[in-house]
Amino acid sequence: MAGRQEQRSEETKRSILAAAGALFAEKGFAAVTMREIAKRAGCSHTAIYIYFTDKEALLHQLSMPPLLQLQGEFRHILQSTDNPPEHNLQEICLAFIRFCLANRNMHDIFFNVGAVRVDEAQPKLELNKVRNELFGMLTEALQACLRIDRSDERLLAYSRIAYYTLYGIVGTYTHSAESAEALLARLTPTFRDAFEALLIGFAHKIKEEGVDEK
Amino acid sequence: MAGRQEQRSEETKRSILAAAGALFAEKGFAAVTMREIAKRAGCSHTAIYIYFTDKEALLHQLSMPPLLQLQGEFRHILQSTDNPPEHNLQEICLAFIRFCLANRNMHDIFFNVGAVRVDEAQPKLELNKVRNELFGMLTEALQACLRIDRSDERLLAYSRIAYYTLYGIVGTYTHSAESAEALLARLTPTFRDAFEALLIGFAHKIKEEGVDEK
Amino acid sequence: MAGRQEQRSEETKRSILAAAGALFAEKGFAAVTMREIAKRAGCSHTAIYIYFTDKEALLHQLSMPPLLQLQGEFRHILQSTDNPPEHNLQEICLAFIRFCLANRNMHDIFFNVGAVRVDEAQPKLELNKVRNELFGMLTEALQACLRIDRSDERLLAYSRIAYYTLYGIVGTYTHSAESAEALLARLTPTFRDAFEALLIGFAHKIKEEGVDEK
Amino acid sequence: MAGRQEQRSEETKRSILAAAGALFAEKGFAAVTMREIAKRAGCSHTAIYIYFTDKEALLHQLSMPPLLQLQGEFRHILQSTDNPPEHNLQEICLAFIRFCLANRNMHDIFFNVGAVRVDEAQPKLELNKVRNELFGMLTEALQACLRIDRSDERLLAYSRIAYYTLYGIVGTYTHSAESAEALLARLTPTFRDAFEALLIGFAHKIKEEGVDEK
DNA sequence: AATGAATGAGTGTTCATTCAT
DNA sequence: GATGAATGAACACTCATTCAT
Repeated sequence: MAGRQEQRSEETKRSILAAAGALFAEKGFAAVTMREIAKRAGCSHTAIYIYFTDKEALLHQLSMPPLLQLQGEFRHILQSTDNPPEHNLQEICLAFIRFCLANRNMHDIFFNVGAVRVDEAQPKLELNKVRNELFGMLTEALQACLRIDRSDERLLAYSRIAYYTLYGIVGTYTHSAESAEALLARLTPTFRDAFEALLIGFAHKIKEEGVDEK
Repeated sequence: MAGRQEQRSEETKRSILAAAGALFAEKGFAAVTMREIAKRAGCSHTAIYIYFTDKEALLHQLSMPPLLQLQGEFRHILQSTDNPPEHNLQEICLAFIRFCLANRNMHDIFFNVGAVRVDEAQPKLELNKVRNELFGMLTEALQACLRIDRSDERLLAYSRIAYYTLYGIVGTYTHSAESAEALLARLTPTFRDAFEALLIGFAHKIKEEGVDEK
Repeated sequence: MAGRQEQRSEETKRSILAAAGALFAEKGFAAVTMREIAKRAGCSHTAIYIYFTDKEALLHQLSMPPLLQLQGEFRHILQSTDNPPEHNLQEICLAFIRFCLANRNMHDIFFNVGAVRVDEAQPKLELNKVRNELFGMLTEALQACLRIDRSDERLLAYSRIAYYTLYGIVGTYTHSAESAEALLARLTPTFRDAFEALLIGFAHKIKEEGVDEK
Repeated sequence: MAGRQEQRSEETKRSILAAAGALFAEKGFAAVTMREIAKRAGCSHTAIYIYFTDKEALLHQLSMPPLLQLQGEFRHILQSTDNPPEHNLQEICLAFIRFCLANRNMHDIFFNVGAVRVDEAQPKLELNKVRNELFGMLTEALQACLRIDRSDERLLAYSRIAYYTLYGIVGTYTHSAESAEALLARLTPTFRDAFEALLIGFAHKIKEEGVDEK
């Protein structure tokens, strides 16, 4: 089975996706034209419509896999028991930042919900699901550090805060002209400082307040 | 003597600004067309050009005043000596959040510098100027809390971190369906926690590391 | 009579015409906007429509006077008996060139009949009348040199030839970036050569062929 | 095997060129809109952009080939040694006139350099190159008649004069309603007279003045 | 007489998309 | 399965012109 034609077809589809992904990341969704994608993919622009109904379809098909990959990275870090939990939290945060800066404007797709049409609920839901799962894993890593109960509402609040900081870092540098590498080389210490300070502050507040009495 | 014509003219201008503001907030600067603005403002698209030289002029007139107002609020808080510096920092951060959530997605205009073309320096410069001043005032408030030298490079790093958190908070809820009031009522404690934790963490790290020896 | 208002009105009309004339000459008819004319004339752009139905009406009212002035110059030269007829011919030709180069793009109006709408016969006729009269005066000057009968058909042919050369000179330099003065300073000897050579050639051919026997 | 589609494509391109050529000739380059061209060509205005990158590209493709053909004719005449040089000069001049009258108002494109924007150098340069080459060939033909040195500055002046006359003839009749054939039939003797007279005059002046002593 | 406000038609150009082949 | 040809809608922006005042 898997006839030769089928194979070639699959290949074309992949090259289109690859081209679109690279271009979206380089210039942002709106600034990329179908003809550009086709040229980079090595096919005619009409061929794209054989595999994808829409320019937006490309975007959708393109946004899930990276998110899932990031999820995999998170899982891998979480499962490691070689290091103290504080180290794992740092690694998760840095993985997230690294990932978003590498995939640049793909950031808009992950987070600017407004960019994706509101009227189509399904893809948004799927995105939100992964998003929430990522958030859940961040919470998990934080819980391992703070050693408070999963139901302690401070865990949610502190996770949110960590999330804000991540979102802020990524948002600040997503549109920067500097390369991901340059940014990371320059600012990684600051990013580490951020989460270290947060962790110290969270721990301090918990010690002071005592066990959640709720 | 206000002149009925003058009055009508002023009204038209205002309705154009209002329409543009609402649309920019809803869909982002680039995605809004002049004709759309005109339709919502109840005039022809050419009428816009009577009052504003450019689409970018609209953006500019729309984004500067609120930014300047925010700057005024910051200044007012900073000058107050009735409260401990930690309180002032919290107030500045909350003022910023409140403000951004009230002016909602104008957020894109303030922070997504990438939206404004890179090749035209002027409007970007002016926006950036105010942006930098706001950041400077945040740094000032932070310095008052941490009592470290203005040239201590940790001050810059920690200011950045605070900025990330602010940006992240605003970004997270900018596209939310909840009203500014509802969000603030629900999350203000978390926002306070965030900056309190950061401050504790920063202070702890400074005490531990000692005076900047650089 | 001649009420004060009437006077002011006349003045405004004149300033509009002056402004339009200057601008048409500087930039060409199409490249000039009504608002530009109004600004230079010191009135609102709507005021222009009080005196002139159209942008084209401006053009029409503007093109006759200079032509008539040129006609006056021609007449003056022709009436002079202080100089040999060859000198007068040269003067007429140079006056024509000087005039066209000074009024630059007004040239399009005089000669590019196609520029002026074909459907309005009247103004074209008027223009053509003056045009023909100018040509008649050129013929007269030539006749004085060649001393052939007015009905000798060679006179018509030779006049045409002189006209071609004039038209060619003017056309060649009308769109040049050089100023009228610079062009005249640089090329007047060549222009003189042209008409001198033509005159010599004409005279030679007439002597050779003898009196027109037709 | 020509491919029916290919054929149709070629046809569309030709019809666009034809329409553009006719319209440019009728109204001048600037006054013609892409939509007008499309309507006359029987296609959508966007189809033009499939075949031509620009409005200027149309102008260019339209004006170069005829100019090059004319250049070929000139070369052919110049190379002939069967006739006296005076005959060759006449032939060149008449070829030029015939050609311009046949290609009618394309005249504006060849000579009204000002019509093409000054800021874009490339197309102007190429046109000017051919233009200058044509002028060079005219000079060559004239040199053969006058037997003066190539560096004699009178050669340049007299070439210019011949060029003016050509330009004037073409300009005078370009907008005429008469057909090229009718005009040529009626006026060829006059045109010949013109260049004969010029040649006589030039030769006379050279004999009189002697060899260029500069 | 004169004006500021306002408009509709139009400019070249781009793009996602469709269709016949 | 894949393509070149073709299109309609849209873009920001300009202009001559009209109208209420």
